[in-house]
Amino acid sequence: MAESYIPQQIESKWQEKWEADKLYKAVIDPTMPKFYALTMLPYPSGDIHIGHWYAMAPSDVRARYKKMQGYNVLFPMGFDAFGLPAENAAIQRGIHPKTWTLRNIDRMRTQLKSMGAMFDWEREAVSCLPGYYRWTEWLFLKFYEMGLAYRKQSPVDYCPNCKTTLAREQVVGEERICERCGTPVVKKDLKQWFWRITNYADELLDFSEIDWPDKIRTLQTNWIGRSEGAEVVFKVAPEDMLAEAGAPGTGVPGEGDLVVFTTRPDTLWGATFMVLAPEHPLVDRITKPEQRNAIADYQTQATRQTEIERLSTEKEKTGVFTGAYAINPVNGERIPIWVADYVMMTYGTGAIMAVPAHDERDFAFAKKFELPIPVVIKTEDWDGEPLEEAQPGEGVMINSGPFDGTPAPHPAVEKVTSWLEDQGKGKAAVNYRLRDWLISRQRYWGAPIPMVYCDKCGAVPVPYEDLPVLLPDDVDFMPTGESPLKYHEEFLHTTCPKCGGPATRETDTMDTFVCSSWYHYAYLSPYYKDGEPLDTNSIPWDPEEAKYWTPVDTYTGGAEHATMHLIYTRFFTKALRDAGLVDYDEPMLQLRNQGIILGEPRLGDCVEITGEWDGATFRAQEVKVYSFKDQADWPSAGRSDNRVCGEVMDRDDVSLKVRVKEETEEVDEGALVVVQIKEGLPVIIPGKEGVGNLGDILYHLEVEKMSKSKKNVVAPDDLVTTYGADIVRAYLMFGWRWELGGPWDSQGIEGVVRWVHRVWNLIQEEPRDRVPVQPEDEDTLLRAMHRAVKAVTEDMENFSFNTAIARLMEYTNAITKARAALWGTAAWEQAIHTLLLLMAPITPHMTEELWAYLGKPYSIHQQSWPTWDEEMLVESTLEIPVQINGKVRGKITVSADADEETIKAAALAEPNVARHTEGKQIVKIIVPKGKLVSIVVKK
RNA sequence: GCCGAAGUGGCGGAAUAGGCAGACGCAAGCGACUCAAACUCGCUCGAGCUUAGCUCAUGUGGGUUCGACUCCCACCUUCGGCACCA
Repeated sequence: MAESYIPQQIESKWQEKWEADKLYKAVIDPTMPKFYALTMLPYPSGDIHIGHWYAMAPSDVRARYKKMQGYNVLFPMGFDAFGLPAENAAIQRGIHPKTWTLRNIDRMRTQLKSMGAMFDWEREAVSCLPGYYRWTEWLFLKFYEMGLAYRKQSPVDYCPNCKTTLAREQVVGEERICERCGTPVVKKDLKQWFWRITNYADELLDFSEIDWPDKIRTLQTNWIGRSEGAEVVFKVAPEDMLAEAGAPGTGVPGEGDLVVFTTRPDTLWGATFMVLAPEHPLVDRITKPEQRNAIADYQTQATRQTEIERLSTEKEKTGVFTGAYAINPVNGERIPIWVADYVMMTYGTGAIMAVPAHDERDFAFAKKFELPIPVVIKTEDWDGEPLEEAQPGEGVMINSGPFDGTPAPHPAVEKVTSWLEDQGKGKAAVNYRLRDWLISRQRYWGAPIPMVYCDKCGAVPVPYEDLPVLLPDDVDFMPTGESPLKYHEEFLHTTCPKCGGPATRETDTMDTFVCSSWYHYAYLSPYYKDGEPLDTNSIPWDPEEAKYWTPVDTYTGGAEHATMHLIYTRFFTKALRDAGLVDYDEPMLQLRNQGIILGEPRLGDCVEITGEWDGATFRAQEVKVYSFKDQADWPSAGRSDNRVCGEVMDRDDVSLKVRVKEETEEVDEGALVVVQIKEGLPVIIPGKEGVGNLGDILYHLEVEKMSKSKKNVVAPDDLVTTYGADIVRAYLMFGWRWELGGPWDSQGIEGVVRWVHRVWNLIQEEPRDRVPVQPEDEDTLLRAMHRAVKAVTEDMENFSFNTAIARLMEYTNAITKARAALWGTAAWEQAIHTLLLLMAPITPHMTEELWAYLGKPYSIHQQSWPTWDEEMLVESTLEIPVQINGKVRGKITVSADADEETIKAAALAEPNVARHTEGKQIVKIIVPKGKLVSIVVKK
């Protein structure tokens, strides 16, 4: 009798042995091809949750599969350990962020180890340790040296709840709320550090060297938002330039020049007014005295509008005339200059030429303020009447001087652009939506920005040899909106590295995305050269390791990082390349995203309560509970003077929300009743002895993201205790399409449980009733084996994990069928060895145990991945369907090498086919090789 | 509004250089084993009908084709992203 399968015993046993044997230590071996597999590192929030498993377990499976295929695999793990939650814990609970973080990391490392992944823990890197963040600081200095870092005063998004600035991509939705806490952000004018990611905008649009999902490529492309067009110079009408306007305008080339960016220079002749953003520097200088007040009011209102929540969903155009005019450079017309908030200071030049006939926004504005709308592009269906709406489509240029008759937009745009260049009135230009990366955060728990401010010398970088700038431990965390470091005298005051005079340190720290932009390099040699002094020529990692392992071959993680981490890390590697630190353009060659596991939906229990009404609420005297599992036995829902009955939709300490109408009925106001339950009131659960309490009652759960407050969290630790890691790994692969994810299904896992147990018993238990071997048995089994090897290999390669498991289940079924006849034969041995090898990456412990049981050499994880023989897949006879006019009417069995005529004859002879062709004219017969027979008949 | 993805049994999902729709599982039903239950094993399982077979069926409506989940056109729904980007 076989040993029963007790995963709790075998899993820890093998995990200990693998660790002791350093089975997964990744060591450079120039004789082997390398494979750098990487999965996004977790934030140490406290517990590993099912989402981490869903992301990491299949990634581990694939790393193991690559290892068996003969690659030298590096599969590291670490922690993204700086960030707000640690600091919030400090504020709320008085725990130091470092203590909180390191404690969580210890806990999560242990939890991760229960997964049985092949992580090389000797390469673990934790971004909040000085050995790590001094290199983050070093990289800042490098970027500064390269001219990629700069500091400027600018309006930034600020979360009043987190008390820190946010990068643009951390502000979400139309309501512009903080991604982390949902608080509406406000604008603050602060001096901040930026990185010139825009230098790489064009290069970031090029995905030709990487195999990344279309979705991510599209998101990044849209985020960068490249648009081609022209910059055109409009002159302010000379009489409108004010005498006192002496100072040169910021970002404006010539005195009184208004530069606009347009994607449609071919519509220049239709520009009948101009619009400046309220913050545009020229506004104050050109506004006529009589318009001063109106403009000033409008500017104030516009500023406030970004600060208060934008309530209005309809965006009625607003604006104020400055009183001044500009000259349209192509036809010399005087056109009014307006100020309106539909023009953004942050895009293009903050000024536009308005062409109402061919731009929807300009059209709406012109309609509202009764400005002329001349047509300059004649579209096919234009009847010559005034336009009802803007016509941005294709057409032919009219009323456009020398260009009349030119097809627009092409080649009109190109022709007009080069004409403008010849005339010195404009030039071709490219604009991006992407803006420089704001990295300053007014927080303590982040990598310090290694800069010093001196009254004499200004901003001075901390010398490389003085790194790291260490975070002091004794900091007061009370949030003020400024970095806590600002109030730490010892940290704040320093001497200027240049002149030796008194100076202060930068007290802002870096966005944590900086740390995670280079962690895949940190894994190569964690905390490299810790303690040794640095200089400008240092390298943050062991160059030999980098040369062998990088770039990353396969990167897996969530698609939610598309416009943040995944764009920053590409930028980083391009900057590192320009710094001479790497010799390639892209950090990760292949990227795949997994989906999200949501909470499991579930009915609530049913309660039948007697009591009495008190206004709209019902006071309970007795509560009877019926389990959500036995819906058939529920008493019928409803409400009366002394009774309320229905499903529990929600619950708190003193009340239940009960749905008093049946599922099928329309839900209205009266469908939910709030029942007040006094503390200690007995709760009667039929079939259960004694009294329960309110906390025993389960309430209705919808499909939602898992969260502690919704109490729909699936804890991997519990699952491992119940089922073992192997089964959880396999189920996470089998239950959903990996890239989509979906709601958790606690019953679905049973299928995987049965499968794994079946394999376990299949190999260990000799069949009780043997049957004689039939001649074709061996072929059938081996054919199934070769099929499985092929299918599983292809599925692994394509991240199609659910079908890989399905194929393995199919193969297991085939072996089960062959068992009674073939047990103990050579073919049997081959079949079960192959099954174990194919399953080894998925269920590493259980296959290792069975491999040892069969007396095979340790370790199964050092064996080669099986290969298949195409010839073995071919069957000698085929069953193929016969269609008549596209409908299947029968099936025939023919030998695989039968010629077309034989197949046709067999098809026509099939009784049901013959019945359907009788008395009809056969038009033609199509025979795609080995697939089917298609007969076309006519009456 | 714009961009992108997805709609297949009661459920998760298979199948796309066009070729037997529903692989593999879950749930359900029936049966075997058992004193009994659980486990396990076997069978049934898209809907309908006048059931050796036939009709309908992959979000809806058209089209191409001997043949369409797959390709084309129009539309609907859901999800994700962007949102006055000139």
